[in-house]
Amino acid sequence: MEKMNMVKLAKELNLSVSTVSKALLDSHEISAKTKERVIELAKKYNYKPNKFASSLRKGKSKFIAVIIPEINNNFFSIVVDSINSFAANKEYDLLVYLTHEKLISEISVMEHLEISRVDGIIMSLCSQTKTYDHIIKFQKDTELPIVFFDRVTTLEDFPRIITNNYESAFEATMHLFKQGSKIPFYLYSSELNYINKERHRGFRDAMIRNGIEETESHCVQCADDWEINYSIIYNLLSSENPPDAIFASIEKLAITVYEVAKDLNFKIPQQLKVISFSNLRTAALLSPSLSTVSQPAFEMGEQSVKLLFKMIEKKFYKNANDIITINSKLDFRDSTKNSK
Amino acid sequence: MEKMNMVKLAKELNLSVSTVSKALLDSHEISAKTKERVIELAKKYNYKPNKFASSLRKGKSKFIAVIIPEINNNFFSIVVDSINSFAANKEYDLLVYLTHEKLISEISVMEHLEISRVDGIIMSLCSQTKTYDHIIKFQKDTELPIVFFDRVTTLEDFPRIITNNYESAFEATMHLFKQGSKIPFYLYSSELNYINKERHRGFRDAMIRNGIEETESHCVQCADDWEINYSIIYNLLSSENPPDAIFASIEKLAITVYEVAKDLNFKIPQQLKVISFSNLRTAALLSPSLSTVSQPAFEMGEQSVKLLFKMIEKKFYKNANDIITINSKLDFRDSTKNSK
DNA sequence: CTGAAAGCGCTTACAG
DNA sequence: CTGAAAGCGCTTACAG
Repeated sequence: MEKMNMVKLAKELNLSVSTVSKALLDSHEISAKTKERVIELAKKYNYKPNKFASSLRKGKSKFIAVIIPEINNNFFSIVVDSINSFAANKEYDLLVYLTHEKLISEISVMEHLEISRVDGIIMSLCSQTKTYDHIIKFQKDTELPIVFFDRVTTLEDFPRIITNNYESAFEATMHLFKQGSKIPFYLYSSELNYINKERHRGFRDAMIRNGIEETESHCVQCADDWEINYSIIYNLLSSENPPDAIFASIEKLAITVYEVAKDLNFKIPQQLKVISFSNLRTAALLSPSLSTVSQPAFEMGEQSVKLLFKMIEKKFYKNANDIITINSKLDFRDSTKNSK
Repeated sequence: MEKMNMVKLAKELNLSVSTVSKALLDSHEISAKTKERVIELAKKYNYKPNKFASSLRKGKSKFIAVIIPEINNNFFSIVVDSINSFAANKEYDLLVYLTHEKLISEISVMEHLEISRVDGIIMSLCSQTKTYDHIIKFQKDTELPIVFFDRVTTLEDFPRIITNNYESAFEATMHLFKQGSKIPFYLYSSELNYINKERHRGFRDAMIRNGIEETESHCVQCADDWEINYSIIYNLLSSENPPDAIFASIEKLAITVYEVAKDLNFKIPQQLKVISFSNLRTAALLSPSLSTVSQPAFEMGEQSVKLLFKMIEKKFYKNANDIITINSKLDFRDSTKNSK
């Protein structure tokens, strides 16, 4: 079928292009009769307006971008699901960019987005991101609204949706002590993130509360690579003084702990208690069922996208410095059962 | 900062807009010296071309759309990850649309895409889709390249990337018999899908091979809703003649089987063997570890996007009727252990 | 190697 | 209520 456009429609209707355009936009300037004629003919030819033309003209795209470290991860995929639902309601389309935890990808995505002309961005930083030059530059160049969630910046002027990392890390660690642990360890994947610092601080304060002042030797930095993590954890568990409990800052590490424990015939929870930040749907079905700190993924996505729309719609909201905290949920299961 | 565009650049350089445009596109028509001057000034002002203007002019968007039933699902999120990697390499952006297994959403997404002007589509049908009118209409209206994967149409003229559903369903069922099952049941979520039919057929043929001719009473249709599925499976397992083995066509159903079994104190695999199509990363860590038929998600994404690019780049490929089959992998674990 | 001009398909301020 | 005209910011066929 030959391509339709407004000029052809207008010609066939003996109307001006302006009138056709306004009719299709349901403008109050246009008479009901005319609207009807226009819409009917548009339907007949299955005419659809060209999005690029209107975006170019209006300077708005109705696209929003989501930049996340990975998608094959329960937390992030729930967030994307949630953002998608609310965006679809507002007739926004969702562009998804994955950084795979690489700063270099994050930078190149942001450079690319200066071209793509989205209306706004929802973002969670990759684990390598410790400085924010690329964010600041982007913001200066484009002045686009950006909302951060979970892995946020510490910069002012960027709204962020977070969870109560400090408190839940503190509670999780306290729980390990309560269940009989003497020497809990904290596993984390990257050093200087804002949220890692918060979780770290929660762990440390719970340690101190339980009389362990020297905490740093109980904190083990892991990597983004499964094999490296496996050997780090393997070495840790086969060392002379292995931990009797582990608090994992991310789900992946907890899973690797399970794998190593299985291979080493380490009994969870008898020899090793495990609790982890995790949104794993099958946490309760693992062997043993895994105690978790689960982040409110759906709500975080919802708040992010709602805030973004506020910023897109109201210019004055642009430099909002909102911080919205939604609490995580602790579920204690068999992996931290007191085995005395 | 004031917005830059080619007109301003051209003025400042005492060049024509055409020359600036060609220089930025690295056209061989333009001298090295001129290119250098243009690029330098563009950098100075941090000029980025307007994507909508060039898309409008060129009639190509460098966007591709992915339409899938859900994202919080290991199979689909791996596919998206894979598509994303290959698309990013080619500098295509990825629009993600979720249908949540609703035909009505699938239709509205496709209508919307007639406006969005993407260059191509990669798609997996929702479970409710049994007729293809909306696909045919879309194809007729837009003539856009579409590649289907996993949940494919049976229409000709649409290329599809699938896995060997019949064979792996047959093998999985044969395995249940081999492990001692007398009355295996097949659980599936929706009736008339192409892939469900194939899996169904594999199950049936394995039943017949084992002397069970009347197979339909061993096939239980489930729903898209967790609670409904829970009660269907609950009733099935508490009936007078419960199955001694279950072959689940999708991961969700297997997980629900685990949950019901736990609640009913049904021992897996002693009383009930379970095998399922699944890409669950933690299958080996479940209690008991779950036997799986895992689909080659990453490879399927890779083949889909590569084929799509072929179709986008070469017009004559448009009506390709390629069918690419990639084999699934069977992993037998404790959930189907012979317990004699 | 450079430039003038047309045009992609819309929307909107302005005029009537 | 309808229309003429300008313009969003590019690219490309054509001319020189």
